[in-house]
Amino acid sequence: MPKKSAPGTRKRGTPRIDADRLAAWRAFLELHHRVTVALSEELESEADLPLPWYDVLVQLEEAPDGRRRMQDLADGVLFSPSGLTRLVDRMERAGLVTRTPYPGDRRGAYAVLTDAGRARLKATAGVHLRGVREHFADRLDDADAATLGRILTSMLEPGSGPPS
Amino acid sequence: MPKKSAPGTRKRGTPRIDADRLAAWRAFLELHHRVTVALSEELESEADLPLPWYDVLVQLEEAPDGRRRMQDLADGVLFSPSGLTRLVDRMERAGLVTRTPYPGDRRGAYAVLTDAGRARLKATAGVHLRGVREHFADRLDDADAATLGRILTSMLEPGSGPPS
DNA sequence: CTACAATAATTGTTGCTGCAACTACTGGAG
DNA sequence: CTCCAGTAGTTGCAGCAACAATTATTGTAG
Repeated sequence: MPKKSAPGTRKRGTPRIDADRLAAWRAFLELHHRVTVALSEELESEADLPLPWYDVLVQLEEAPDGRRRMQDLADGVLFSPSGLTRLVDRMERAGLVTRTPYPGDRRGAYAVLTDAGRARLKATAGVHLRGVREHFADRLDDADAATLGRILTSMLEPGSGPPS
Repeated sequence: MPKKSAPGTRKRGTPRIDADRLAAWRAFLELHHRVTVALSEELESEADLPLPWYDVLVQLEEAPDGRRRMQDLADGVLFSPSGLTRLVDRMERAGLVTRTPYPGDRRGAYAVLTDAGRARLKATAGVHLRGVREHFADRLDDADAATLGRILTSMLEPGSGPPS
């Protein structure tokens, strides 16, 4: 087995990615696609709820008083501000959330979970959680779950990566 | 520390996901979002090429004769058939690919990489690969890269998960 | 107090995406 | 040979997303 590039000695600026990392990258993309498509389909067909709606419900459920600033919520569900405005519009029409003013800054608004929204979340959480387990969590043994969590979390840290 | 559920003895059907797996799941989503957004923005701003276009170019470049059936290509770039039709339409208008008939089955069509397409890929691959390294690959040390690849790949296998 | 840059949210516009329906073609059953 | 279910690809349609511009509000500098 000829060594292609000794670990840690790859020339700076060379746009090459070794086999391990490329395999990890491709598997990462493939897995994400498969899981999110499956979760989305299952939630929609079995609970008649679009996945982004579910994400909003969860974010609000977890927040104190079941309410969150539009902006924060956009960050939480990985949406653009405009996208969130429309999403909340639809959910408000469906009675799952309400907008209430943010005290102390009349520009701001809270999205607030309604009782109907809370009930809807309760009714659909099972479907989603089963999906997450089936397509993701249960495919990990305990050791791998811990390891995967550690690695992915470390990759999210700002300082992650080589000193450059 | 009270044990919530001894590993491997969680009751069947309980829709609960332990902390490690939940953390891994959330980090997985967050990382995917960050990386894909960053890659997409960089490729678009620095190379003026939408990420899906790049994916098509790569798939074709890697295929024998730089050609691939529409259907296969759709699978490769994780697109629906109709989405791929439109995508190839646009790329064909831009001169990066052509359609040629599939010999032996007049329903079928190849998408074929043009010289311009090959050149465009060559010109833009650096930007993309740098991004993949910066936002993903270089955040892994060698051991973690191998481990991550192993775990993610195993999760893609059909038989993955509990015997159930 | 007034002007004005910055911020929160929304709206106008445009483009992309998928589902379902459709066309064209294939290959096997009768 | 003819029929017809199945397949490859495309198109009609509708929904969803982001970007840029807009509105309303804030707080800071002069």
